[in-house]
Amino acid sequence: MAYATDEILQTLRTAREGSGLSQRDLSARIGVPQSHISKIESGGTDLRLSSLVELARALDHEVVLVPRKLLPAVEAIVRNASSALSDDARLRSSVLNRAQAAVTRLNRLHQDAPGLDRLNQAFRELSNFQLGNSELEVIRRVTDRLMKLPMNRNALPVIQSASNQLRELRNRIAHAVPEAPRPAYALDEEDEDA
Amino acid sequence: MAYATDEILQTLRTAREGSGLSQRDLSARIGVPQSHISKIESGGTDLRLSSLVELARALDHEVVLVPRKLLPAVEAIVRNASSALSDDARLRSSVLNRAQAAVTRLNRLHQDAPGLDRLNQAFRELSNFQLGNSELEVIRRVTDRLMKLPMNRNALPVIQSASNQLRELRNRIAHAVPEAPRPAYALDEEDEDA
DNA sequence: GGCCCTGATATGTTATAATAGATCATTAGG
DNA sequence: CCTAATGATCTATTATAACATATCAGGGCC
Repeated sequence: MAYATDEILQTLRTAREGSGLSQRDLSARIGVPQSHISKIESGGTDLRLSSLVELARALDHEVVLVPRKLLPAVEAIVRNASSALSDDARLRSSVLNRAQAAVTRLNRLHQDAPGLDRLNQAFRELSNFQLGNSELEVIRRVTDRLMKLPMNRNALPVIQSASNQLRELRNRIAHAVPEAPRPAYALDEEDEDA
Repeated sequence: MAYATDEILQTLRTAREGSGLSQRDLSARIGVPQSHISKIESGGTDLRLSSLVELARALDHEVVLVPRKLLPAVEAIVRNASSALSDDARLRSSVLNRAQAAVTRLNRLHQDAPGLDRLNQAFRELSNFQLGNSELEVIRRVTDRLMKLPMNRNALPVIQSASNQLRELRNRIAHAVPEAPRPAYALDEEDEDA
C-alpha cells in the first residue's frame, strides 16, 4: 500500500491544479519559493505539520485525523463532493475562459480605450481568486456586455463600466481574505493597494 | 481560532489515552523516545508529516486532507463515531478491570500455582493491545472461570488452562501486528519471541 | 526561432526535528 | 515511608526542512 504521505501530497497537487493555480501562483500567495513547492509535491521533502496546514488552507482544505474505521465513510463524502467540486471547477473554467476571450477581443478592437489597463489587471487578479457563484455571475454579466460591444466610440463607456465592475469585485474579494496563522513559514503582510 | 496543529496534537493525545496507552507504551510500540512524544503532544515541536502519519497509525487513525466545505460533515461523522468508540472503550475498560480484579485475587489465593507467572505476563501484555470484541469475549470467559475458582487443588488445572488461553490469545494478536511503512523514524524490527 | 510559462533541479545557509539518555516532580498504591 | 509509573524538561548530536536564488528542460504560441 502506498504511503499516506504520497496520497496527501497528491491531494495537495490536485487541489492546487483544481484551483487553477500554478506553483508560482501558490508561491506568491503564501510566500514559499516555487522550487520548494515543487519539491514538496514531488515528495522530495518530509514536510513539517505547520507547513502542511498552511498549504492545505491556501487550497481550501484542512488537515484532519480520522479514526481508521471511519476512513471509508470520510472518503465517500470527499469523493461525492469532489465530483460536485469538479462541476464547480468546470463552471468556473467555462466562465473565465469566455471572459478571457472577451477581454482578448476587447484588447484587439479597442486597444486605446481608457480604463483598459485597469480592466486587464483586475481580470488577471480575479483569475487567481477563489470565486463563488455570485462572483462568477458578475463576471458573466460583464462578459456578456463586452461581447455585445459596438465598434464605435459608444463602446468606451461600456468598457469603463466593465473596468469599474471588475475592479470593485476584485477589491471586495481581496479585502475579504482572512489573516492566516503563522506557521513554520509565515505569510508576508501584504499591502494590497500598492 | 485555535491553530489546526493544536487540534491535531490534542486528537493524538486523546486517541492514545483512549487506547489505554501511556507515552512509554506508545514509545515502546513505535520506537520513538517517550520524551519526544511528550514534546509532540505538548506542541513543543513542529512535527514532520511522516512522523504524524506514523503516530496516527499506531493509534488507529489516518491523516486526511478534507475540503474546507466538507469539514462540518466530516467532523459530524467523527463526533458520532467517537461516542460509539467511547462505548467500545468503556466495554474494554470494564472487561479489563474485572479481569484485573480476578488476576489480583488469583495471585493472593494461589500465589504458588504453576503457570501463574505466565498468566500474569500474558495478561499484562494483552492490556496494552488493541482488543476487538471477540478478544474481549475470550478474556471475559477466562475471567468468569477465574472468579469461580475453588480454594483447593482443583483450582490448579483451571489456572493452567486460563494461562494457556491468555497466552494463545496474546500470541495470536502479537503475530497479527502488520508491518508499518518506515517514516522519518522507523520501527525497529522486533524479535517478539526473544 | 524566440518568448513565455511551467515544473524540476542545483547550491548554499540557517533553524530545528529526531534521537539518546538522564533526571525531575507528581501521583497512586502497598 | 517506599516504590513504581507517569508526563515533562534538559543536554548534546546529527540529519534535514525551509529558504533564497539561479538555472534547466519541455511545451505552447506567435
